Amino acid sequence: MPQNPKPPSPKPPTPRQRARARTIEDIVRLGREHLALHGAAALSLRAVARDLGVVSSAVYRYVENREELLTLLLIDAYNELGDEVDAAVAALPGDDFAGRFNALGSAVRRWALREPARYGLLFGSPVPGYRAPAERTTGPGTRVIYALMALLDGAYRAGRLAAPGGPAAVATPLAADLERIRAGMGLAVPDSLLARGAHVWTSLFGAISFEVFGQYGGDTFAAPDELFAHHLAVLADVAGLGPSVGRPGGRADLQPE
Amino acid sequence: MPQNPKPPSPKPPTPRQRARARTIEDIVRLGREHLALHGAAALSLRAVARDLGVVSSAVYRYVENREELLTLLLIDAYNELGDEVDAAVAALPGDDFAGRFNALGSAVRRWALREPARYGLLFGSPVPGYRAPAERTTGPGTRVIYALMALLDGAYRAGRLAAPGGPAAVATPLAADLERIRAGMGLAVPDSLLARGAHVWTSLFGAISFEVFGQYGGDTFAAPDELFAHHLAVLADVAGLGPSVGRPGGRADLQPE
DNA sequence: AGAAAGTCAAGAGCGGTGCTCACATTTGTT
DNA sequence: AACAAATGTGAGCACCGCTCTTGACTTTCT
Repeated sequence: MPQNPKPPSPKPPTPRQRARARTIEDIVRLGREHLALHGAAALSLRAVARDLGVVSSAVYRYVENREELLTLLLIDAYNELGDEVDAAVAALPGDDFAGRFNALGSAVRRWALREPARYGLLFGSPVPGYRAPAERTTGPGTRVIYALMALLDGAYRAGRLAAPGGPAAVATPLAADLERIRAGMGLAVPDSLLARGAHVWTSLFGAISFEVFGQYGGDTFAAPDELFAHHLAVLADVAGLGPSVGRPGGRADLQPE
Repeated sequence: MPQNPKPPSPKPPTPRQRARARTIEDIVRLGREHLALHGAAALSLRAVARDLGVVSSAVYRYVENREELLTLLLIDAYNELGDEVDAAVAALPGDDFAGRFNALGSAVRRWALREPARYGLLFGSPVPGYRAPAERTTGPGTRVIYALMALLDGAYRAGRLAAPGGPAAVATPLAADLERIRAGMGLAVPDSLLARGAHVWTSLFGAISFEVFGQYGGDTFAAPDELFAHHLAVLADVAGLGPSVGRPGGRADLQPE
């Protein structure tokens, strides 16, 4: 495949390279539109080629195959979500941990409701024959959980994370996993709070997936905003950022060791 | 479409009707195998016809179209999941509410891990062009949440459900939704606990979806069983069935009004 | 018994898909 | 101007969902 001209090219891009990059951008843009309109499984290279004003086989000069385009769209969506989450979190003061947690969850939900098909590509059932290449997608794909964990870790370091009220013990094989994650992400939170973070993470996406995928059942909830706000409030409490933290009579703060 | 012979047919089925029913059963069975092997989006009527030893157009005598087969498989999967959940819950004494909650969650997870593609059809991203007919799928589709709510309601009526520790207030428009649900399901639990139930419901499926869909990222968790056990323990606590209920020094039980 | 009605499998065909390949054309560089 | 790389073309293969006509068979009614 001669599409990759030179691996290390310090020189300025030739016009041809510029045109090629533009075409690939156009393909991704058109693919994103098709994806948003008709879903991942209905994404068709032929349709993209038609919109591009080119014969179907021509797009294979720029994109290896359908899977490759899916991968590009996957990375694109992960990064857009990550950007919006980061922006929403950064819009609040660094010591407003509960506010930032709310902003994070609300940003994910907002993006998911705005881009349901792309959200489905990221967090829904996997596309049948498709396996995401880990070396290209784990980076963008871990931005949200990374932001969440950094948030909880910051609260912990600031002594603003409450000790879990419920089950705190963590099984030994799980503790090994958590230790690996803690080391990989450079965190300081103890096992119980780290496990709480993982729980909050999956619960958040569970609530959003139910809403985006219509799993609640049509018209059972006329007030989805309030329902999600409730979810977030419960999760903040589970994470240790709840309303009782720092309030008189609330749970005792947990001091970093 | 003359395939439905007579709406009210008190007579014994003719041989023809029996053969027809058998063929439809075979189609559903083959479809279930294809679905489990290759996923919902890759389900092909032509492939089913091949396995049935018949030309592709012949299956349209028995199944309206691809969507119809998907609907049959959807109902089939919902019922299999519902059966297994009911059996797992019923295997424990009626007053072991925490045990039954654990059994419910574990049964869902077990089925999901055994049948990932069918789980994806039920709880994953919706199939692009497909819209499930509510009048045929809501019944089987609500069995699990119904079992969960009945479980929590039973615990509440028995005075074994703890008051929520965190945010208890429920926004007014959400309260209207909850009242409708409570009436529709014949429950007695107050708003705060009902909202907790909904939260637990979505969180449970969030954790399972992450595991089934490989959203955790390949090899981050070597001990998925322990991780899920932790999820369940947290959820039991959130629901009010936690370890502190009924124990000395634990949270006060909430008495039904 | 024979005709009418109902049922069913087969095959051709339409438009769509992913993807490959030989060929023609354009383009940048020497 | 000449060359080679990059790009676009169109035909073609195998697959898909779905429709329609045709012929054969079975059941039912007269």
